[in-house]
Amino acid sequence: MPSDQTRTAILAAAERLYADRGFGDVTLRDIVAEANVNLAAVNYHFGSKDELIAELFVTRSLALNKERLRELREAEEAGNGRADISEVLRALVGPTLRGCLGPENQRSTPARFMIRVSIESVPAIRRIRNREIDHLRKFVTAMRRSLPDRSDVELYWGLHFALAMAQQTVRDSERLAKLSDGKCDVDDVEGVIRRVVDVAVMGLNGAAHAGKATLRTTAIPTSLRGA
Amino acid sequence: MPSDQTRTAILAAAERLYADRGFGDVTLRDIVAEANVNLAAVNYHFGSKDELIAELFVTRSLALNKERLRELREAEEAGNGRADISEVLRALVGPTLRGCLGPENQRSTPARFMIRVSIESVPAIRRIRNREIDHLRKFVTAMRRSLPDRSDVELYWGLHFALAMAQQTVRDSERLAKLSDGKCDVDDVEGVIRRVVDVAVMGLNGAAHAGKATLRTTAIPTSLRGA
DNA sequence: GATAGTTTCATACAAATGTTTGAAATGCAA
DNA sequence: TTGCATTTCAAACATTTGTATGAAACTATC
Repeated sequence: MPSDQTRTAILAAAERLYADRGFGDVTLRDIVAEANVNLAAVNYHFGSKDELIAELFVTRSLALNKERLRELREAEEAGNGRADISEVLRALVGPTLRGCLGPENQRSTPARFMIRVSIESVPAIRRIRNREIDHLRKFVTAMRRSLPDRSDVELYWGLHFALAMAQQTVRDSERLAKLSDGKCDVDDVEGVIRRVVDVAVMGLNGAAHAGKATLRTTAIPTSLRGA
Repeated sequence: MPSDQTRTAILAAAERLYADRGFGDVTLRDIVAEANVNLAAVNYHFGSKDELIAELFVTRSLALNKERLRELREAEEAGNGRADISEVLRALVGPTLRGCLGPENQRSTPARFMIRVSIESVPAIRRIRNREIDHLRKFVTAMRRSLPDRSDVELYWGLHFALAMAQQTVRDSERLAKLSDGKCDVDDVEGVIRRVVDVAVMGLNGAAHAGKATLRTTAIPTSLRGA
């Protein structure tokens, strides 16, 4: 029975370094130095650098998705199979935000790693990301149960926008804090979750009676036209 | 007077290659081959690879910001100095979305380059991004004119969410299309702009009477806790 | 305690990368 | 044309990178 010491040490060291310095400038030699193992150990245990990164990401993704589904089921059971739409969206964006926001100095390594993933996106990870769609479908189904009279298109857009707000907040919390001179408290995680969910729900509700929107057509901006 | 042929050729080739293949695997040798110039030309004209990337990004950013401000001023002048909030937000997200969405095969090189920027984010670009804050402040000011009774915090969040939805739609339009099986028409650019603006405005309006939100506290998910 | 399988290690490899160099070519003014 | 500055070019440089190798160390089974 292999003790897996080395394997585990590599994973931990890699996650820490990637979280701290990004994928761009962390080499295998950095990782093995941090893990106190031999250079060849990475290729021996993982096959290649990309497979190491992939394993890190898959592990964290599965855990995140699992937690999302746990909260979703919890909400649906509490509502006898039909959760409030805000509960569904909360299960979707809550785990991400709870994990990745909050005071910077008390963020866990996995959290910082996932923030890095959402900022940098390396090919090895992008390939895996596409599998996320099946997971999201489960939330569309749940949303349909919550809002049975809403069209699928509106549900898709609602989910997309909710995820968008959550993701961008994770990515750019620092910029928002600076822009607002600290007035937007991104460390108040539950407050942020509430905001994201509320706006998304308003979007879903407002979409029920569409058509009143101001329609105005403009040309493609010169800034992005030519070439 | 330098003809700038070489300089220009390098810029064009680099933008095209980065747009097509991302920052990760485009080397200086790829660029000079595409531009039909000598390898040393890049360092001679730009100093380094990073400065080349920076110049590309700065150029496109300035153009984008300029277009945003043009549309903002146009809207404010039409409203005698006080534009509708939806017009302000439309000036903010419109140029980005109009440039980067639409049928894939007719996207311009600068558009595809900016999409790439929003997906990959290399250090050379991240450094510059921070200067964007001053630009965004102008939109906060305009939003304040539109909604004088709204608190600054709400305005910041509104701007942040509007940008978030626009950015993520640019980044993940493909995923949304796949998830919705084509039912969400991301090629209908004006339709997307309307959706983004509408949801953001609803968020701003709904925030006027806050406090009714469902508050529920949950622990940090196990998936992101330890380490 | 010999043997077979696993893991570790130092080291080498091969390729790719951004950058530099110094000479050749070019353009331009006097 | 001469002279000077700018630009181009081929070649080399100096690292850095992920990966491969083969022997040594270790582990567990018989």
